[in-house]
Amino acid sequence: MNILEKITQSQAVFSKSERKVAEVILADPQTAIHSSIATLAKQSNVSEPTVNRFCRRLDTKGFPDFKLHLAQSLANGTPYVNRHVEESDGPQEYTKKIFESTMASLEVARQSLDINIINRVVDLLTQAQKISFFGLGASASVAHDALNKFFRFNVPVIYFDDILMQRMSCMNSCEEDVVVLISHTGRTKSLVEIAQIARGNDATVIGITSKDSPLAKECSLVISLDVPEDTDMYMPMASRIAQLTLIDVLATGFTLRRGTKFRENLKRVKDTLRESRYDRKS
Amino acid sequence: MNILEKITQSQAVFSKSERKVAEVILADPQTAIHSSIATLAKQSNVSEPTVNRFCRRLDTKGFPDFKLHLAQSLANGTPYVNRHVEESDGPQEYTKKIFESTMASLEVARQSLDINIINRVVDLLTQAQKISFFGLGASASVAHDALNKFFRFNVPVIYFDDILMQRMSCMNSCEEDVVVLISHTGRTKSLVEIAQIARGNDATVIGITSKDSPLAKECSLVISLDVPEDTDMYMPMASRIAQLTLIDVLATGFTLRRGTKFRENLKRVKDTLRESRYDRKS
DNA sequence: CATTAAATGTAATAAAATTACAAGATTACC
DNA sequence: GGTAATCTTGTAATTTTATTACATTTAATG
Repeated sequence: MNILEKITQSQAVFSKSERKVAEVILADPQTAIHSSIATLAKQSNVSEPTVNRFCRRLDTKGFPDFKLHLAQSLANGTPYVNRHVEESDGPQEYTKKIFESTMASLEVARQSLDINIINRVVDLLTQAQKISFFGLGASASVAHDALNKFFRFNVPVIYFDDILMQRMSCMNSCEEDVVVLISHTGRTKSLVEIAQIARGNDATVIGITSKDSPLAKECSLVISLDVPEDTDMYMPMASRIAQLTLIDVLATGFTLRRGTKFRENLKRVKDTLRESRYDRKS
Repeated sequence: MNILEKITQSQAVFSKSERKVAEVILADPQTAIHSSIATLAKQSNVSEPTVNRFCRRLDTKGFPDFKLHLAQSLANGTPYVNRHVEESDGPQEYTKKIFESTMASLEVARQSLDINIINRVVDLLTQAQKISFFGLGASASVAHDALNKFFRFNVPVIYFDDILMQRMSCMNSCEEDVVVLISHTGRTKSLVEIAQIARGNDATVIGITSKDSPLAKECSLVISLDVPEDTDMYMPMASRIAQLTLIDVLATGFTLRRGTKFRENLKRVKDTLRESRYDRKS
């Protein structure tokens, strides 16, 4: 438990002098961790052993140990928290907040992932004869990105952001095909229909969407990503980043499964790109 | 900065004995923070002053101060460190690693951002008559995403992933237009050419790319994103996520600048989408 | 008001960290 | 290849810091 909170809550069990110590520490914990027991005793108008006893009462081994705990509490002070952008925020603030809540969301998303399902999806992808990535709106760019990744693997991979093309593509799918459908809400009508069409053709349908959604119900396998709602602005933010990171995970699993030789192939793809670039030195 | 990472990165400046100390500490930092300087010296087969010198080399005031820093680093749980995926990693490991290094990269990227430039870019975007987002390869999906965001703002916004369309579009640009070019390396030839064309037509060219790259040199304004190299796999991963988060920042800045009334408009856009979705309850 | 227990402080002691200095290793230069 | 200069490391002394043991004070209860 955070020792700062513990100090606050332990006021009752403290003696008079100990309370004085607590007061001084709570007033400026940052300074406290850099003080010696003597300094702190003087500031609290208390003897050194009293400070030591104060530390022991908090179940620490002594003063140095107490400082360690305190330091850790202070460090825990600013973990990545999902803080919302406010009307009055300047660029400094909103930039910080957006980056931090993105990181916080990634952390939440990571913990919500089911590793077994990921493993099975990787399995299915490696065995697929053809892989399709479909999404609409904000999820379209995620599908687009997935195309980019899997295209490098030299597997037949398809991406459309046009509903009709998506439908037609699914109508032509077969048992060996894998269709990956991306939707944060899982309530986009046309995507749900596409899932039905693909399944009707015996294709494996994988959903990257939220649990228990209409889309999830139509899929063979669902990777559910719990991401804190993007309530700030009226547009998807963190959910998209989590989806992309998941794509990275799948792509990585894919290459690992395929083995070393396959990765050399990847390097060749990258080298080919070099011709379209300016040299590093220039 | 996280002192654990600092130890890792400082290997070069350490002396032989100091490296021994580093090794022992990195092997089990949790134990280290509870050890005295004597214990640690013995474990490292080194004298006590050497341990002390080790601490000072890391810019701490001495051993106790060093322990404080170490404790703080450890307090952040397992801080997000850029760890590489290994051949032998199972799904559990590589998933964790990818998420964590993505978060670590975001942290690094955030710190490398120049807030003033962001502010100016937001300025330019709000004043633009037409905004274009262009990128190729992995950055194409980032541009695609930007389209998605800015499209909701009811501003003329353009996106192409076709080189020729990009060129033509730039040829028709004028002074009031803003062209945003996205490229991690900044060495993609055709993008550099596009920058030149747009500038030739007096458009404002904003680069989201790496510092001092050929592309950066052709831009009116550059948002440089320092992201640790994506060395793991031969494909862009973290750089892309950082770019997307930056897009979020710009979009947020944009809406904040436009004020409350504008945001109501955004809500209407979102509401319109509802018709294409299944109800929450169903 | 006396007795006891708890709280606090003083002074001694022990532990830990730092400093000063010297010996040894390494590097650079002739 | 040898020598001076510099850097590295260790030993021992010193200082700082924390803890313990014990004495004194304070408060509480019958």
